[in-house]
Amino acid sequence: MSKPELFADIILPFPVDHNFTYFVPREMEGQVRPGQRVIVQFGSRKLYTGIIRKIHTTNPGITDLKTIVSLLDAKAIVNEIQLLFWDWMSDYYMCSAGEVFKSALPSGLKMESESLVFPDNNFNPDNLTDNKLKLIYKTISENPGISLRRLSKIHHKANIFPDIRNLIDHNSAFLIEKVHEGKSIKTRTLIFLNPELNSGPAFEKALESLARALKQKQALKEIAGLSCNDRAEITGIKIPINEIVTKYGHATLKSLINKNYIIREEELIAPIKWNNNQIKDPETLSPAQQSALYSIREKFTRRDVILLHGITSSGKTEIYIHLIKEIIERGEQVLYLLPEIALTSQIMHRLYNVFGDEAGIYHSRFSDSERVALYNRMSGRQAGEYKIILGVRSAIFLPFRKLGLIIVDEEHENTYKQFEPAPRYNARDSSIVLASFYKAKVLLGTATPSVETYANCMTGKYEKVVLKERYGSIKLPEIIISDIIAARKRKTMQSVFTPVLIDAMDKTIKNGKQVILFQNRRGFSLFLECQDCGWIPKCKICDVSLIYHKFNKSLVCHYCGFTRKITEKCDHCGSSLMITRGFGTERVEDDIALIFPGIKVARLDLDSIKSRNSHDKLLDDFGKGEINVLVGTQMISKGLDFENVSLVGILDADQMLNYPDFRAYERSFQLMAQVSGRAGRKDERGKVIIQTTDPANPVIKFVKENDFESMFTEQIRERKLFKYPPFVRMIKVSLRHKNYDMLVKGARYLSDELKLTFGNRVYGPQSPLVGRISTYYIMDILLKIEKQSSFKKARVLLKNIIREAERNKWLGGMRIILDVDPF
DNA sequence: AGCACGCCGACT
DNA sequence: GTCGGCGTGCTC
Repeated sequence: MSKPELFADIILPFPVDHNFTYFVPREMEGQVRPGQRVIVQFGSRKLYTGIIRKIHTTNPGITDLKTIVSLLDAKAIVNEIQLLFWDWMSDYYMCSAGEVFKSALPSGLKMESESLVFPDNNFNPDNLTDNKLKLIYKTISENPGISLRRLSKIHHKANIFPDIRNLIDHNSAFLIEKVHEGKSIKTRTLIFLNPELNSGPAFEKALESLARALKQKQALKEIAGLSCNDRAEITGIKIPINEIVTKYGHATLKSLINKNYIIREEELIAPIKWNNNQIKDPETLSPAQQSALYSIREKFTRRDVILLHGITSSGKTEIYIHLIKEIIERGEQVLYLLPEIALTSQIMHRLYNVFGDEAGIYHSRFSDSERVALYNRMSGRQAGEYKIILGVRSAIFLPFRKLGLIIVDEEHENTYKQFEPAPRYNARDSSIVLASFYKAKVLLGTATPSVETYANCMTGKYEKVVLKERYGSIKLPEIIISDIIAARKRKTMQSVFTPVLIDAMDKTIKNGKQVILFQNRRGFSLFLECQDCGWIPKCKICDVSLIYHKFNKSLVCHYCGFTRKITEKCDHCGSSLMITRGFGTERVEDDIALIFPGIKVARLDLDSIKSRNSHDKLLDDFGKGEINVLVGTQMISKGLDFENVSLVGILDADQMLNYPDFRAYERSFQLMAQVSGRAGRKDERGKVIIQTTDPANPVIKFVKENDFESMFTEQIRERKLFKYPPFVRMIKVSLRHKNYDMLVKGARYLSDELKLTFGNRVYGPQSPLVGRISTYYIMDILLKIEKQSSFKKARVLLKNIIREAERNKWLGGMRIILDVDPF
C-alpha cells in the first residue's frame, strides 16, 4: 500500500481568515514542519512566502490543489509557541493569521516574486500587426528579463498584462517568476586611505599633488583620519562612503579613487554593536528599591503579573536591571518593552553597561537587514542569541527560546496599541498572553497606572508593588494652578502665558535653571477663523480644519496631507479679519523668543526630530544647559531626567481634559503627572504651573495633590456607571465608503442586524470625530460586551453577522474594520 | 493583497 | 463601434 498523500496548511500574507492547503511533494516528506517558510504559487502566477501551519493527511476536497514550490528552511523559523501566539492574536483581535504573519516577520524573510518577461528570439516581430504590441516586443527584446512593473511604467499602462498575454499567445515572449532574495544580506561601501600613503612622506606628496584641488585635499585629509589642522597620526580607518559623499560630492571622491589615493571596499553590515565599555555591576539599590525588588521576587511566586507602581524618579529602571540579571543568570531570556523608539537609546546604554553584548535592540528605525539578523540570532539560525531584547511593541513577535520575564515599561502608554494596519493589537495585553505561553512572568511598570491595570490589582488578578520614595530623596514638586480666565479678565495674559507663569519663568532663568513647557499640540496655530462670520478653512476631502504651518505659510490637513496657501480673506464672506485660534508648540517657541529676548529656546516634537540623531542631540544640549527653555509635546513627558530643570509649565490643561473620549481624564492625569515629574532634582523642590480655564476640575485637583488613588476611584465609578472598560470589553466596527448615503444605509442595516443579537450592547452608528478621511466617509458602531459574558462567543457572533451581511450584499462593498479593545 | 472577469464613458 | 476605467469575487 502506498503512503497517504501529505498536505500542508499554509499561512499566506493576506487578510483572508483561513489558511490555504497545498500538496507536499514526495521529496519534501519528512522535511516539512510547522513554522518553516515555503514558496507557493498563489493565483495565476505570483509566488509568495508562506508559513507552514499544519501538516496533515486530510484531503480538503479542493480540485486543482497546487503543490509547494520550495522549502526555504531546514528548521522552523517560527517556533511552536509563536504559532500558538499568532493563533491567539488573530482570534482575539479578529484579523487573519496572514496579517499577523505580515507584521511579525521582518520583510527580508517574506519574499515574493516578480514577473520577468523574456523575448522568444525565434520570433519575427513582423508577424505582429498591432503597432503597440510591436513596440512592447521591441522593449522586451532589447531588455530581456525586464519586470512587468518596469514594462508598464515604460509604456505608461497601468495594466500591461493583457498585452503580454497576447504576445505569449503569439509565441513571442514568455514569463519567468523570480523570487526576490530578500535583503537579508546587505553590504555597505567603505573607503580608506591607500596603505601606500600611510607613511608620512608619501602622504605629503599626495597632498602636494592636490594643491590645486582644494576639495580633494580636504577630503583626503579627512579620510586619512586627520581633521583639517590637526597633525596627528594617519589612522587609515575605514569610513562609510556616504559620509564623504555628502560632504564633498561624488566627483571629488571619484578622482581620489582614480588617482589610487583611496580604496573602496564592500563590507557586510555587521550586527548592531554598541561601544565597548567595560561591563559594570548594576548600581546599588536604595533601601526602598531593595525592598521593592524583594517584594516583586516574592510576589512572582504567587502571581504571573505584577504592577510596579513607582512615582516618577523612583528608580524603576535600576530595579528592572537587577531583576533582568537574576533571570538571565537562570538561563532565561528577558523582553523589555518601551512605548517608543525615542526612549530606547538611553535605556540601551544603561543595559549595555551591565549586560554588554547580551542585550539586543529591536525597532523600526533599524534597517531591515539588521532586523533580519537579530531575528535569525534569536531563532538560533545564526550564532549569538541575545539574552535581553529591548524593543517597542513589535518585539513581542521575536522568537524566544526560553522567555522568563517581560517588562512593559510605562504600561499606561497608548502607543502599545497598534491602529493601522491589522493586527490591531495591544502589546501590553498581548505580552501577558505571550508570557503565559512561555510560563514567564510580566512586570508592568509605571508612575501612573492605567485604570484597567489598577483595577486588575484591586480584584487580585495582578499583584502590586508600590515605590513611593523618589530616588535620592528628591522632593515632589509644588503644583500651582493658574487661572487663565481670571488673567484674561484682568487683561494680564501675555500671548498664551499667565502672569504667574511669566514670573516664574523669569525667576527660573535668572537663577540659571531650566524650564520645560508642555503643550500637547504641534505646529504654530491650530486653525484660522473668520472673525466676522466664523468660517474656518477645512480640508476638502477630510472632515477636519486645516492646520496653519507658519514656516511655509500654508494650511495643511494632518490626515491626508492636503495643502493650500494661507487664506488672506474669508472664502465665505470676503472679510479680511482672519484670526488664528488655538496654539501649538511652534507658536509657543516663537512667543517666548519675543517675551524673553536673548534666551535659548528649543522645541521637541514630531516635527523637530527628523533624523535618528537630532532627538538625542537636542536632549544632550538641553542636558548640558545650553538651552534655557524646552517646549514640547507629550514626547517630553517620558523618561527625561535633567538635573537643572526647576520649573515645568503646562500651558493648556483644558485641551486635554475636553477631548471627547472616555479616557480623556485618565490620560490628562497621566500626562500632567508625568510632565510634573520632570521638575525638581536633588536639593531643590521643583515647581509646576498648570494653566487652565477650569481650576475646579477634579482631575486638576488630583494632579495637584498627587492623588492617583482618588483619580482612580472616581474614574472607576464613572466607567461602571457609563459601561466602559474594565467593566465591558469593546469592539469598534468601523465602516468606510466613498458614498455617504450608501454608508449611512449600510451602517444602519448592520447596526439593526447586530441589535437583533446583541440588543442594547450596540451603540451607534455614529460619525467619529473625523467623519471623513481622504475620500472615504466613516461611521462607527460600538459593541460593549460585559465582562461576565463570553467575549469569545461575542466575537464569533459578530463575525458571522458581518459575513452574512456581506454575502447578501447588504453592505454595498463597504470596507469594514474591526478594532478590539480600541483606544 | 493581486488579479481576473465584468459592465459603462471617451476615443481611433 | 472599441479601449479601458475600476467595481466585485476568488485565490488552495
